[in-house]
Amino acid sequence: MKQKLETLLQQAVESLKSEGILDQDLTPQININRVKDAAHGDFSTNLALILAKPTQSNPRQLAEKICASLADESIVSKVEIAGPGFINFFIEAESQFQVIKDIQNVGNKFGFSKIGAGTKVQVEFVSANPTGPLHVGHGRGAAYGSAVANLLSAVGFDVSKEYYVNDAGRQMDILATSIWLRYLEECGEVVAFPSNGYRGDYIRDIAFNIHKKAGNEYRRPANLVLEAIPVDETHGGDKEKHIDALIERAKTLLGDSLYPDVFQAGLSVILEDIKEDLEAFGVSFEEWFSERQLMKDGSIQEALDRLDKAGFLYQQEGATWFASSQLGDDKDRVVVRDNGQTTYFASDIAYHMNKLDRGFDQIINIWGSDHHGYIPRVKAAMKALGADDSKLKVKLVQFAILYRGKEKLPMSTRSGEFVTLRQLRSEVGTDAARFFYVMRKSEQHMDFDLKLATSKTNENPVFYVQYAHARVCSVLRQLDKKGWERDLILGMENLDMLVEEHETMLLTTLSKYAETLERAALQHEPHLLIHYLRDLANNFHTYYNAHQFLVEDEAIRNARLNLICAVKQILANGLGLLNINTPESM
RNA sequence: GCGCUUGUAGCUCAGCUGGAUAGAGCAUCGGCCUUCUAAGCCGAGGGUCGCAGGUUCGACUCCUGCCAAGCGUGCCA
Repeated sequence: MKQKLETLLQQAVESLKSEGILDQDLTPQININRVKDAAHGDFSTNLALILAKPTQSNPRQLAEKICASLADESIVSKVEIAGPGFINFFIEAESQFQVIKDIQNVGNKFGFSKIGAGTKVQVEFVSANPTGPLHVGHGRGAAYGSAVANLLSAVGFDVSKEYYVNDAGRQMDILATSIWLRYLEECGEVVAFPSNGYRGDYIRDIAFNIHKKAGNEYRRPANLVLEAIPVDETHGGDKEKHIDALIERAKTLLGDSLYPDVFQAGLSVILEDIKEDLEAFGVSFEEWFSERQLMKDGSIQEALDRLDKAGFLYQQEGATWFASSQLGDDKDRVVVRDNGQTTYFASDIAYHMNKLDRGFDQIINIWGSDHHGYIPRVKAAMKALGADDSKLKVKLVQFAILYRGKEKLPMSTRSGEFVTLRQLRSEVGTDAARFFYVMRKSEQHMDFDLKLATSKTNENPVFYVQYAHARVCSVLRQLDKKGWERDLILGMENLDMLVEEHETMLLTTLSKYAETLERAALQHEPHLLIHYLRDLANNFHTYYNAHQFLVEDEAIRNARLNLICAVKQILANGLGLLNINTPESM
C-alpha cells in the first residue's frame, strides 16, 4: 500500500519537474506515514512541507500542485490537503478487504518477505560461560536473540544462530578446581572452600558423581593440597592469589591426565544442562562454537600474525599489545600476557576473524550491556584485519533486575545465589517468560518482580493475546455445535458487509502486520511485534463484545468468520515468531 | 575524571527515526454476563516528556550544557 503511494508521488514529482515547477536536481525523500486520526484518512505525506523550503514556496500551494499532478489510482478514494500542507490519502474500502483473502491464501507465511534475500547473517547470543546454569539474566538474551533470528528469517535473511562457548581460560580453571575441592570434601578431606570458588549446589552434584564413579582416584591428602598456599581473603589474604595457587596445585597434583578429566567432567555436565535448558525454552542454535577449538587449531596465532603483519602489534613490559587506539578505541589492549598466555580478547579477535572468513554479510552480537566497553576494541580488530567493521552490529541487552516484592535479589554466579532460568520457567511458564523478556526494548532496564509474575492472579499480558486466539477457536467450536458449517467462498464474496466501525478497525490493524514485522526485523526490535499483537488482540476483544459473529444471516456470518479467522492466523503467526504457544482453549 | 546506556501518568513501559490533540497495561473509581469463554468490554481521573537553552513551518524525537540512575573504564571472562 505504502509502496503504491510512494510511486504515485514519485511520478507526481517527476511531472512537476518537467513542468519546470520543481528543480531537476531535487530528489526529495518521500515519507509516507500511517495516520492516527481516522478523520485525516489512512496515509499522509509531508512531501509539500519538505519541498517548501528549497523551492521557496508556500507549502499549501505546493501541496495543491502535487495533488493536481497525481495520477488516478483505483485504491485511493480521496486526497485532501490539511494543516500546514500535509497531503492525506483515503484508501478505498474495497481494497481493505483484500488483506483477508491474502491472509487466507498465504496462511502461516503471511507477512513474510524477501527483503533480506541473499544476505547471510549470523546472530550470536547467550554465549554464557559454561561455569554454571543459566540464570534469569541470560534468559533475556536468549529470548531476545531467538526472536531477532526468527524475525530476520521471516523477512528473508539467511540466518545462522550461534553460541560462543568460553571453554578456555581462568574461569574454567576456577570451575575445575572448585569441583575438585568439593570432590575432596566428598572423600572426607578437610579443605576450606575458597571465597572465590563457585559455590552452587551443582558443583557438589558434579563432585558427587565423580566420586561415585571413580572413587578415590582423584583424592589427594589435604595437607599436600594446602601446603604453602597463600591465605584466602577471609584470613586477610588475597583471594585471587589464593585461588590461582590452588589451580596450580590441582594441575600439579592431578597431572596432565587427571586434571583435564575433572575439567571436562564439569564442562560437559554444565554445557549439557545449558543445552537442555535452552531447548526447553524454545531456543536452538546451528552452531556451538568452542573457544578451545580456536586455540587448538591455531586460529588465535593466525589472527595475531595478521595483526602483526598489518603493523598493529608491539611489545611492552613483557606483554604483546594491540594498538587499538589507532582505530578508535580508548587505549591499547594486551593480547598476550607476560606469562605467555593469550587474553580473552585475543580469542575474540580470532573468533571474529573466523566469522568474517565464513562469509557473513552481517554479524549480530547480542551482549549483556556490561560488555559495551568491548565494542570499540572488537571493531578496531576487524578494521585491523582489513574488514568492514560496519558488518558488525552489537545489540546490548540490559540485565533484568529481579525483585521479590520490594526486595532486590542478589545476582552473582560465583556466590551461587541466583534465580536460574529453569526456576523462572517453572514458576511463570515458558510463554510468559518469553513474552515478558521480549516485551521491552532490549537496552531498556527491566524490573522483573517474581512475586507479581508468580502470583496466579495472572495479570500477564501474554494471556490477553493468547485468549484472543482461544476465543476465535471457541467461536468455531460453537459454530459446529449449532450445526452450521463455515462457507469460505460465501464469506469472501460478502466481505463488503463488514461495515461496522470495529470491523474497519480490525482490517486496518491486520493490514499493518506485514510492515510491523518488517520494521521489527530490520531494527532488531521484537517488542514492536508484541505491541502490535496486544493491539490486535485488543481490537478483537472489543469487536467480540460489541457484535455477535454467529448470526442467522449466513452472508454476514461467513464474512465475519473470515475476518476473525484472519485475526486468528495473524495472532498465531506473530506468537509463533516469538515461540509462544497459541492455545485452542483456555 | 572520561565513555556507553537510560530518564515519558502513582508503578511498569510504548511512541513508527522530525509530524497533526503524547499512548497502553497494571493500580484507583464507576458501569456491562438468561446471548459465540467476564483471563473480556465500556467510561473517568491521572503529564512542565529529568532541567535549561538552541536548530525550524513543527521537537518526546536532532544539537549544546547541566542534573540523576545503571554499567564500563583489568596483563578477569
